[in-house]
Amino acid sequence: MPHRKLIARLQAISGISHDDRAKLERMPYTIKNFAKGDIVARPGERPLSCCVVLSGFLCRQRIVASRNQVTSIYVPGDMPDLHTLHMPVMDRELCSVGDSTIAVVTHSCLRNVLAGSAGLTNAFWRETLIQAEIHREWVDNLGSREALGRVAHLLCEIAARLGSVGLCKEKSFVAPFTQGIIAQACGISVVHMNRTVQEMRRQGLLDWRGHTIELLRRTDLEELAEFNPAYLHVLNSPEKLVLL
Amino acid sequence: MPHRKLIARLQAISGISHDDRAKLERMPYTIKNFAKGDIVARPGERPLSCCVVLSGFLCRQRIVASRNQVTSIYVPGDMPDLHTLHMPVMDRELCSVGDSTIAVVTHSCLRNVLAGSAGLTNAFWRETLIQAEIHREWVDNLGSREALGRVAHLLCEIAARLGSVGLCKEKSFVAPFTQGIIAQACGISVVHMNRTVQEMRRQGLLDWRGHTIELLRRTDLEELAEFNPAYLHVLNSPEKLVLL
DNA sequence: CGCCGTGTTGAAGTGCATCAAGCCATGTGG
DNA sequence: CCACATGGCTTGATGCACTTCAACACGGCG
Repeated sequence: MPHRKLIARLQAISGISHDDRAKLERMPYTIKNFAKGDIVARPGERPLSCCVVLSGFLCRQRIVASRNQVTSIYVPGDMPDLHTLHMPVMDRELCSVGDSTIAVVTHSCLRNVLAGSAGLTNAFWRETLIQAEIHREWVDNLGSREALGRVAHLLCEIAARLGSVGLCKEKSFVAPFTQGIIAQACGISVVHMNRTVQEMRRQGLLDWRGHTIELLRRTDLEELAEFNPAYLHVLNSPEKLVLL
Repeated sequence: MPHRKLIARLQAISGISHDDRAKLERMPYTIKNFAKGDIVARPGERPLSCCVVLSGFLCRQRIVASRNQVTSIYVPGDMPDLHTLHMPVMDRELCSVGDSTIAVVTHSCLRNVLAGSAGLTNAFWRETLIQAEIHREWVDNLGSREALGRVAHLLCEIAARLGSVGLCKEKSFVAPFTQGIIAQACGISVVHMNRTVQEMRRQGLLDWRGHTIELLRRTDLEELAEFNPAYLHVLNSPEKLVLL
């Protein structure tokens, strides 16, 4: 199993043992590269492996009511299809947002390792629980906020998640997002997305040019978005000590 | 661990062994009753137990942008706070929709049993993955559909989930939902919810009087909602055989 | 009885979608 | 090197889905 970021995260989340860490590091994997728009997995497929995002971004998406809805965005260190270990069929399309690199680990190999370590099983289980927690935030976001707060919240979340793997210092990060993709994740049209971005610029909350996104006046932005990073700070939490 | 429905479901989902089944049945639990609106767990709490819904309905909710957003609805057989095993802090409020009964099992007891059975660990893990899958459907629903399709989809989902525990035959089920609660889950106002229900009645798709909800012309309804129960049919799927 | 929760209805306002067009940078082929 | 296509951003005009406010009807209940 590759990527120091994933291992570091599992460590932070669940405090895995030295032994387990070694097992992860010994896992065989293969690297795959994707270009913008490439499809990593299709709905209906039954993958025989899971992947870890090494660099770049993936998104999970599907056509709903003639609109492309993005249900998740995955950043380096994430395992977008970890659930296929237990639910064999891909529910939605997995797509590379810009260029990306992933590491692929076979199910059988993963199962072997997990069968031999309750600690790792729990660590991976927790990973999927954090994803569920993120989904609940998205439900709140789409159900209750209007465009400005919605976009602000999503950007805050992405910045926070990138921060925890060292890809966002302070307030700016690099990502190949288009306004269209963020619009599809926020459930609004591209046109209105554009107007919302302009409003955020006008208020001095955002600088987004090309592939660099900068969150300005971050506390104001987070207040506007009602963003509370607690749901992500299961990372680095002191709770890990009392867990098992 | 109580409730035949939960055990039957775990069995169907993951094909647990006779041994594991016995372990579940031997778990000690206590029963709690709640009335409409009672709060089962508060945000910020660190419960020392998990619960199983025995009868009635719970919902997970939170105030977002001055609106109460319902993020999940739990039916008999569900474990609304299973995630507290790994993520100690409740993120949102858990609330009884009508009258309800739950069984409470302590974390320590659950952990003991899970530590002794990889099969059960995987079965419970799968439960949380199904919840995540339901959350993704909600994201699609809130992000892409307008009111009519949204309400239709939610009602189809609830009927299907109730069906899998024998609480919905054919097309009608009993539930203490108000239009207001479904509105809060669908991210629309009560007024518009009411008009949407009337439109569904007008089209002969729905009969909802008091606590009895009847889905009429179900195939038309499911088509309108683009409802595909596959995401719930991990239940009773043949895939369980090739799983582990 | 009077109250309260739920459902229902109308009127007015708004956040957002949709359509349509134009802009700019980048890339590609003749 | 220009002609042209392409993808992303931007802008204006129009329409609609939905919200909000306000009022009323109905039944259950203390």
